[in-house]
Amino acid sequence: MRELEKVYDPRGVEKSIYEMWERGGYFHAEPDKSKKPFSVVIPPPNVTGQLHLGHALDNTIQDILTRFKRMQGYSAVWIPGTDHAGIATQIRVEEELRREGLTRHDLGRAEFTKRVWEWKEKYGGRIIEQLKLLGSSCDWARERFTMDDGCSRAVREVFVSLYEKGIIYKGERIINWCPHCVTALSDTEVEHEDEAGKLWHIKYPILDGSGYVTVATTRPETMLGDMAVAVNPDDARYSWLVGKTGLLPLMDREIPIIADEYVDTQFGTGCVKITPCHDPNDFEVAARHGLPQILIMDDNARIINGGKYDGLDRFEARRAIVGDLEALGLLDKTEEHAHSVGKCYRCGTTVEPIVSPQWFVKMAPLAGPAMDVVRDGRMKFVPERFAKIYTNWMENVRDWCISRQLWWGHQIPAWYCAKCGHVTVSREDPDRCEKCGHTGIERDPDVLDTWFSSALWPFEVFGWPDKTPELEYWYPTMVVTPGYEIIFFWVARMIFSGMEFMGDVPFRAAFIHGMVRDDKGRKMSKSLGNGIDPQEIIDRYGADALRMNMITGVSPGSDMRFYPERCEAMRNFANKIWNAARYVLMNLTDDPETGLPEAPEPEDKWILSRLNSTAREVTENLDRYELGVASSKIYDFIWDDFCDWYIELCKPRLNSGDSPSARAARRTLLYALSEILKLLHPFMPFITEEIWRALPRGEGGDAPIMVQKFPEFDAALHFPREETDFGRVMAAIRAVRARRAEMNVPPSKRPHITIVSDAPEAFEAGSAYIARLAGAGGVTVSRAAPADLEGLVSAATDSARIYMPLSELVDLDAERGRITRELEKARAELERLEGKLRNAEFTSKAPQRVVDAERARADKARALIANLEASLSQLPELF
RNA sequence: GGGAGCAUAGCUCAGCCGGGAGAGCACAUGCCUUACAAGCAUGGGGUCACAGGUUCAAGUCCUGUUGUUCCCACCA
Repeated sequence: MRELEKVYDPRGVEKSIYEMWERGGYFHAEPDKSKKPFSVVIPPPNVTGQLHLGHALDNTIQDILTRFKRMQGYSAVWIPGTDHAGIATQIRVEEELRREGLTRHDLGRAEFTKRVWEWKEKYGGRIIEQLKLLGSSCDWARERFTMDDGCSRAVREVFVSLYEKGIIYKGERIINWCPHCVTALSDTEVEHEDEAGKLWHIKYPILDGSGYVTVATTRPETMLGDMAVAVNPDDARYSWLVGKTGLLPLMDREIPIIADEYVDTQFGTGCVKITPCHDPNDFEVAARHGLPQILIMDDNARIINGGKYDGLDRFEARRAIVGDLEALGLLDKTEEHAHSVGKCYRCGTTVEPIVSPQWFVKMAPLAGPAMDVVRDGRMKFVPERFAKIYTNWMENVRDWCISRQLWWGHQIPAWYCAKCGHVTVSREDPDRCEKCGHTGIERDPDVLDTWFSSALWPFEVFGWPDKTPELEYWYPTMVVTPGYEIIFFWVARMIFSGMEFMGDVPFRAAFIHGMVRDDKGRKMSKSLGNGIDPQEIIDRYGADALRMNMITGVSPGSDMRFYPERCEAMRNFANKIWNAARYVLMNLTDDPETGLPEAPEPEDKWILSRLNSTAREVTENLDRYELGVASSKIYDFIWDDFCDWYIELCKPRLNSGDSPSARAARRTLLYALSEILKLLHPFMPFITEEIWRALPRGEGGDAPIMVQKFPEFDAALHFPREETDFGRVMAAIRAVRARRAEMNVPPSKRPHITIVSDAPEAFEAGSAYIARLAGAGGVTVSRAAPADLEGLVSAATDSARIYMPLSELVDLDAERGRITRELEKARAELERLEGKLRNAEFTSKAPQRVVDAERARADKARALIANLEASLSQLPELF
């Protein structure tokens, strides 16, 4: 047992506790057939990442669940790790090179990737260290990296296997191209933003001189690659045009005028320019009509094959072309037009649809099983509504473009034969073409989408493709906890990968959380400069306060605003518990008794019973992923029931020396405190551990609180009678306090209180602390009202009338008014209840439990009315 | 063009399976009561967006309206 400081200071404490946990190996778990398995895999943060509040939320949730299950006796493992984050990391290192006046091409691929690895070794552990500040109980011995040897082997196996099944293929298709990152992107990596753009109406002359065909476009520069003009076959306005030839201005290229269903007669002019290489729809139309393709932009979105415009940036070309068309009188008109523009999710550059040879994952065969498991409940989304979002996406998903023109990542295991052109895709690096045996083969330079390896995370971290004990024991994982913004990037892809390679879901539940916004509801971002560093919050308020703040009063799946001040409330809560513990400790004897009290007083039973039901409710809430509800219940129980009521009730008893009552109080205090700490531990691990260390050793021995048994409901500790009685006592105390406050009775004035009740036992049992908590000089409990009422002031509850000699402070009319108002309120309440109870439909149809509750409530109201009426009729006698 | 969320006290938000409107902060009043002023006690403050419907009973379920936020989408 140690003395505790008066104010809890999380600094210092948190570090040493975390070290103690790590040193003791308490985070580590092994497959253990004698226990139930619990597993969760971290959404791997980018190695380039800095901890932000989104991580804080995410990891707090995982830590709460893991600690909860660990305390319940599961073999609970939380697998940590980081993601190699292809584009983000490569950009970071390239920036570093630029400062040295170099580009990655100066270094060459091998040297460059070596540089990135060095960078990763140096800075990649930063976010891991930050996760520890939060208290994350990850099994660090099992930490993984999406490009470590094991993950690389898993990625290779998956790629080759899907290639062999024909699910992975290479094709020349329209993809999203980021000219800044100089790579292809998948559909999920493109963010659409509405922009105020323009719709240019351009006249294309008809070759035979019969006039013009006017097309409308938002991207006039793409006309350089036009191969046709299309109209709808049912559009009578233009049927005369079909089959004619147009002359593409500026390029003087003859292009056919074709008919295709794709064209919407309502939009623009009803004539569409067809640019096969730079628009997904046009690409399809061109394919249907066998049109040739001309690529008019290079990797940097500069014009090629565009005559005099060659070398111009696409937006420079747009200006030039519009100007030239205008000069030629071919610009019919320009309209304002709001439309959505695709942006690269990494750099924000407008992406360009471009025809390019890339690798794809065929989604049709994978999507089916991935939707089934959600439909049939093998896997559930929490909150459920995300299932709809997921299914909707999965139903419409297009093939996944997985190749990236980067150097940092898993290089695609495909080799091209210089002689026969055959593609060798292999688990082992080949030295010759598998078809013709030619040794002149060259590896595909591209790497895989970062999300390709994260998709395998829930099984690759357990050693797949090997059949390891870990994989067998912990797969499927219990839950995964991402924000909704990565449902498509990550969750969806884990599900179809898990189904394809493990034949089972990767997790039983996807517990989706919302985004952490600033106090004005804005996204936190570097450009706005409104980001809040969790480390600062931890430093100022403590990790426990931050954790509590992240989950209390937040509904699952919805965004939250972050107010640093709110952490203050949670820091205050930490201090509250700290001081409660301090009080309990300072009242213990040198050789404290532990365990349940042998001869509990009614109030001991009351707090034990309340504790008991709180434990049950909290467990239920946690099992349903209602973390915010669970933490509120613990908060309320600790602050209101334990601190404001129970500790206060104990004070007079503890002052009574070594009486049996004092001994029972000490035991109950210590027992309840221990159980409270265990309940709270998953939420506030540091302070609970720190207090635990100061408590006398009980059954738990010297083990830290994090491996103690989580409290369970115990029928032997359920005391409804005591809960009722104490409800009455508390009501009486509150009534007296309210009267005193109302009349401004100074605390020094301690009037004698007379309590009149039909059930005096409860009040008699606790008259000492009623006196203390209500500020009474003495307490008399009786079944009958005092004989001489003169000079007394009254207060009423539903179980008692209370009299105090304070009449000099009150005026008669005001008193009459007050009682009358209370009476009216009570009568209205009774009337409502009686009406309800008279209603045969209610009494016959409502559940018995509800009817009984309403009857009890009516009885209470009647009793209160009787007490108030008595007070009112006694008024003349009182004064 | 589809889809989803949200609308509850001055502010920020809880409210699970329908059954007496809650918290934190802010505000007012009184208290340094030997655990805690980062505290204690007491109090004021709400047409639960609007309109219908289901039900014995609706903040809660259904429909519609309005406002708002977001997601998805290849109409140039």
